[in-house]
Amino acid sequence: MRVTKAQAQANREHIVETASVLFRERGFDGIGVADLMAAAGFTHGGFYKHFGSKADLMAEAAANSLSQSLASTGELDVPGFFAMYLSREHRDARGHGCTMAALCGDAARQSDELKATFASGVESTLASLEEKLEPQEEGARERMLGLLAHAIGAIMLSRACPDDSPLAGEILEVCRGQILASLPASES
Amino acid sequence: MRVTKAQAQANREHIVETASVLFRERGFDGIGVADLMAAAGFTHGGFYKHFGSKADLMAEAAANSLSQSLASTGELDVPGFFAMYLSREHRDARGHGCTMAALCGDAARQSDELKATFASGVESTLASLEEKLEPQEEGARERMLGLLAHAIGAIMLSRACPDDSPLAGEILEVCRGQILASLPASES
DNA sequence: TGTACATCAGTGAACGCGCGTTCACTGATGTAC
DNA sequence: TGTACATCAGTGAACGCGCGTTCACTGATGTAC
Repeated sequence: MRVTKAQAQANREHIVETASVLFRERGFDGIGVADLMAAAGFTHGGFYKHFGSKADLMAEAAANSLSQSLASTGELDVPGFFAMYLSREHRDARGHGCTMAALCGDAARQSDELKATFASGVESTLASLEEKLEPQEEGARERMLGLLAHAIGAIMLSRACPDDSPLAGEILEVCRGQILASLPASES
Repeated sequence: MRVTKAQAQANREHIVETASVLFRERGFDGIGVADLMAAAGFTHGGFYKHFGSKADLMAEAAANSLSQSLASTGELDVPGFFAMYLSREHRDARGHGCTMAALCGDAARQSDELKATFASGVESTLASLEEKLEPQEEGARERMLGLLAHAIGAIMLSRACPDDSPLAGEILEVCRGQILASLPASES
């Protein structure tokens, strides 16, 4: 059952896309090659026609979702970005949310290659946040790095608390308030 | 080869202790029952004489290490605590460091029971930090919650970057500086 | 205190299962003439 | 443009392996008398 080159490429991209969602939802060890291929609509045997190993796909899926979420926040200003980031919707949408928040615990135990992909994602995010700051300020990078760490810590802590527990909500709201208070009001 | 009741209790505690280190180092899925028992100096068969399941041990080991790290920071004041927390030594000592930072990514995917254990650990840490603040201030809990999220995010991001990469160091130093700057100077 | 028996912490083989990976095969696509 | 053959994306069975868990067994500890 050979398939057009274009179709094969599209299938490959669809697998990467599916993987990037499932890895974020369940972690790198939480979803296997067979289940992943099935979720993408294929049988597992074809996996190695596209990827050298599961680890290769992990790196590619992480790179994909790191750059993709960046693109999808292009129109937001800095306060808008953090308000969205620290929303319940984002916290509850692990599979479609920030890769750093979803996978940085897992990434810490992976190869330096995967970690390097991760670090590029952090750099890109920082660069994008700096660009959003209209009058370029002194120490913008440091400031954005601090807010990013704060926001990621808040989301991860909130997700580690029981669903709908008071503490999970409190963490999100308190940190959102603190971060937004440290920024000029959004003119949206 | 039966063993004294006291010895059996000591062995059980030793297993929990060993597990709490290995889970923090490798994640809940990163170490198996057999390897864990071997690391504690036993064969795997005896595991179920002490614990109902691996998940039970996960909860017990997490509870153990959450309360233990708290006890070991009893003498530090708030700036001292965060200076230690955001040190390279703490970042590199995953197995003997903060359980929240080591396992909150994993905890987010576990049962609500495990998450509840985690949330108690967060509450205890907050309470302990509030106590350290000498003149009880208004909004102390919110302030400490924010700093804790910031610090945890910083450690986790730093660990997800390649070892000894500039970014890994920068995250730690920038966030340490920000957190300490927001606190009265330590009189140590 | 001494004896006889029950208990049970720890051992190591075995279980079923799901994992990542390999492989022979299929048949439509791509290519050479 | 049409024909003949090579390529290779996708299939599904099979591989070895490590996992969590079970179990019959051992022999020192604990207990009853």
